[in-house]
Amino acid sequence: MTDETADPKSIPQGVVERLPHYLNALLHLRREGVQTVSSARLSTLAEVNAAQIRRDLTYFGSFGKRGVGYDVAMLIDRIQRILGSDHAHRIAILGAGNLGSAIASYDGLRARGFTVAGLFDNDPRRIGQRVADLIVRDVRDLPRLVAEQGIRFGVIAVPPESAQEAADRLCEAGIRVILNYSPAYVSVPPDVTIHNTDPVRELLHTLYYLSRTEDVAVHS
Amino acid sequence: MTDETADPKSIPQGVVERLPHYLNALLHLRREGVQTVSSARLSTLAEVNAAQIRRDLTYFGSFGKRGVGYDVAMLIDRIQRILGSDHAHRIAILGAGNLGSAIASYDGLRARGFTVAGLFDNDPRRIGQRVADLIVRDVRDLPRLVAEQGIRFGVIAVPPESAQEAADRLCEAGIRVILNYSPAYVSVPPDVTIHNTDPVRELLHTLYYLSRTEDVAVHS
DNA sequence: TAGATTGTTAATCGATTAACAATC
DNA sequence: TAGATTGTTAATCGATTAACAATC
Repeated sequence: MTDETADPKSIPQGVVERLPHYLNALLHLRREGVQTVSSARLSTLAEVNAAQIRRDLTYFGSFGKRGVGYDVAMLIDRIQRILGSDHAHRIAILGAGNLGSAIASYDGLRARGFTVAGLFDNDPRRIGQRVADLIVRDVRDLPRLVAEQGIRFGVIAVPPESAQEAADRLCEAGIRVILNYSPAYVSVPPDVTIHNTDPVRELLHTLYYLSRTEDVAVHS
Repeated sequence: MTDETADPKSIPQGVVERLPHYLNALLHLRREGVQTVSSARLSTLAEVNAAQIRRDLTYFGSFGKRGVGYDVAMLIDRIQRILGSDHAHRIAILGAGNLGSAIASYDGLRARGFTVAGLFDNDPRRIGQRVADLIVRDVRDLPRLVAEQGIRFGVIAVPPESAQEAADRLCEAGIRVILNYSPAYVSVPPDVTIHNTDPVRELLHTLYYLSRTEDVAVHS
């Protein structure tokens, strides 16, 4: 029963980053009706070395049967528990533009244990509008909702020039973890965790490989 | 002049992943009017060890002045050249829903050397609609546009159930690199590079840290 | 029992960092 | 010259992988 109590400091970041990939692959397998999977099969789906998958899992316990493999449903359950996505986490999204709306209406959220507790904006033209099955709320209601529902998770999906203001609002409201989708630098108090994502940073990284591929194409 | 001709195989992936962060920080500094920056200063902005920044840059050449630091404008230029973002790369986006629209109307794209050559959809209700300064096109026009403009870069921003079809269309049209924003597994011919991103995978990763933080909060 | 596949060790590989001589 | 900061080496650290005994 000490499975999930491993010292977080001792878990390599790479492991934590790969777990969602395993989960993705396992959910896919379950939809296909697969009940048991070997690390080799999982390896091709998740594009991770089979030995590494087994190694990664041992950080949290031993979930497989030698000679048989892993029970898909059981492993899904374990990984979800490790990631904390087994019980619904309520999130607040700031910004009801295209990006915020895309995140709010994304089916995969619910499938992975997230609930959008509120989608907020400060533009009167957007407040009251319907996005997926949500009504856009006034950002001034944020503190109340966070307090009432004990929301700890916030997403910044506003234009870069408003990102710091959005972060301030989230922190004041009592949010514990912020995922920032804007490219702006924002600062938060030390007790708040912030992760920055930028959809285009990803493109730039990919671009590097593109330009190398092109070189090869030109020379061949 | 052999600066950017390093064997791509010899560049650690981590280096390529950090370059866009440096670029982000440098663009920020340039906006602030800063002309020279030390690796120490860059270190705090990009949240990367100063020694590592210097190390990373030496893979491509030596761009700094001892005792002085790096010229901001020059380093921006160098990194852009390394990443291949110094000349406009045209991209085609499949899917004009919220996610596709968010990407298409994202200012940061232009700032980093990307041009959205076309935003495509197969829904007649969306075709012809305006998104940012673009008109949504019929996906059947994709092959023609790709051929005419020599587009090599495609983005999948469609619902997961249509992702494979979108990938097939992009490959047939002659796209070389695909960035897949849907959570679906798609397969492509070996000569096409595909990168998978999923905005929620990022959330899951963050969630792991959240649940640890909560533990601490509970115990303290 | 024979075949399969895990859990785990030990070896390899690569990335990070501290330290400092070079040099602006 | 003195101070600062790079470029680069060498040491450390950590992650990946192959291999195989354990065992289903």
